[in-house]
Amino acid sequence: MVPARLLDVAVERFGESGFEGASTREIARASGTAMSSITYHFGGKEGLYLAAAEHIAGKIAERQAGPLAAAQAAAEGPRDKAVAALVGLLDGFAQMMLRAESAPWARFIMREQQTPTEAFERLWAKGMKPVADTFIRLVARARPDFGDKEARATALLLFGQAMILRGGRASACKLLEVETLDDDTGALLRARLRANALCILSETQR
Amino acid sequence: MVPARLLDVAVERFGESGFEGASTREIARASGTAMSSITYHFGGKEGLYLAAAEHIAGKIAERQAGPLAAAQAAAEGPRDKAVAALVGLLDGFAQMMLRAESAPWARFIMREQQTPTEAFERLWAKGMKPVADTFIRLVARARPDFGDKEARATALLLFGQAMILRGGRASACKLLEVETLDDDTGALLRARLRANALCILSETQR
DNA sequence: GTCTATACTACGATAGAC
DNA sequence: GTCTATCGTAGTATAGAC
Repeated sequence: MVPARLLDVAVERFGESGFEGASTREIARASGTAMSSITYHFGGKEGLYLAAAEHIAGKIAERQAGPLAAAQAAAEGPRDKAVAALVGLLDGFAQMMLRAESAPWARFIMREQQTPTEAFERLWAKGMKPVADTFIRLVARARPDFGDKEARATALLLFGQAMILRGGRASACKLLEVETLDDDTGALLRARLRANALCILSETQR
Repeated sequence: MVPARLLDVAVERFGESGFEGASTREIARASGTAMSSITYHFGGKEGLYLAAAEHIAGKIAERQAGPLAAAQAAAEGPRDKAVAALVGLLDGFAQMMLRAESAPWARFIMREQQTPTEAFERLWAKGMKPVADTFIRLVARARPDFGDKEARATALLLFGQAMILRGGRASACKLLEVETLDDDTGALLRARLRANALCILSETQR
């Protein structure tokens, strides 16, 4: 049996210090197991890294399954329902980015974005692609005047607004003149994000 | 004299592998100097890291000085001029995020966002704050119906749309179904970003 | 000021006891 | 399966030649 804590600690340490910076010794110690168990279960540091990526992807897939199914249904319905579903999905994503629990695995993903490895392929395929596909479909439904590329670009930019809440956390705090993104500030940000999304998606067709 | 290449290489290596992951040996070797020159000039690895952060901040400040002065003037003028200036500034920022040259220092900053250290303080104060302040002032001018917090939140979310072009590069490529963000794709993204910003900033006041 | 040489610590991997 | 012990390598820092 793989020690339960090993993967959680691995995600945290790899996210914090990067692949080269994290040490299997410390991960093992913090997991309450021997370093050689990493070799045994994962074949080495690289194997552990990949397993950590899949661990994250699994958690995301698990958590998004419900909201995603509901949103997907809305992509077939009327336009305003699709807009509402998209705004709700984005808001949920923003909420996740605001929660402290997202920090460890978000750090991991952010690193992979900068210099993608095989780990990103697994993160994408298992955790991120399902969300992205639904997102794109909803944008396409909300803005039938858009071509495929434009819908994809818009989905990305909408994502960006939520992602900066985690990936640009330090700047966000400075910009908003707060020490941490507390609940009040988070609510304000989410309200603005919803308004922005609504505005972008409902723009009168020219 | 500090070897000219040392700081550039340091930014690249620290950005690529993080503080713990990067090695002073390799930085020194790639800079064509001895490892001990790092100790001499910067007191050690940590000193080099801080110097690299200030190096980045200086480059940003230098590059943004011109556009910023022009945009600042617009913040005093009529509302539609402020909107145009803001959209232009954001587009320039997006263009920078799209260019390959931004990768090394953007990686460095992204890392600092996740787990800020003293280096982030210097990055912010010298490089990022001037841009952010101008941005906020322009948003406030464009949307006089906003309170201060709302203007700041909106500025952040606008930033997010540009930042994801670099900070979420891997996802962007997957989502847009391209190998790299070439000029055509970049132009499409910038066009959508401008449209989104225009829509958010010009929304009819209720 | 810039180099070489070296001291010391921590790394990942592996072998082998249990 | 999980542990301890150990190997070889690479890390930062420092002392001292020039």
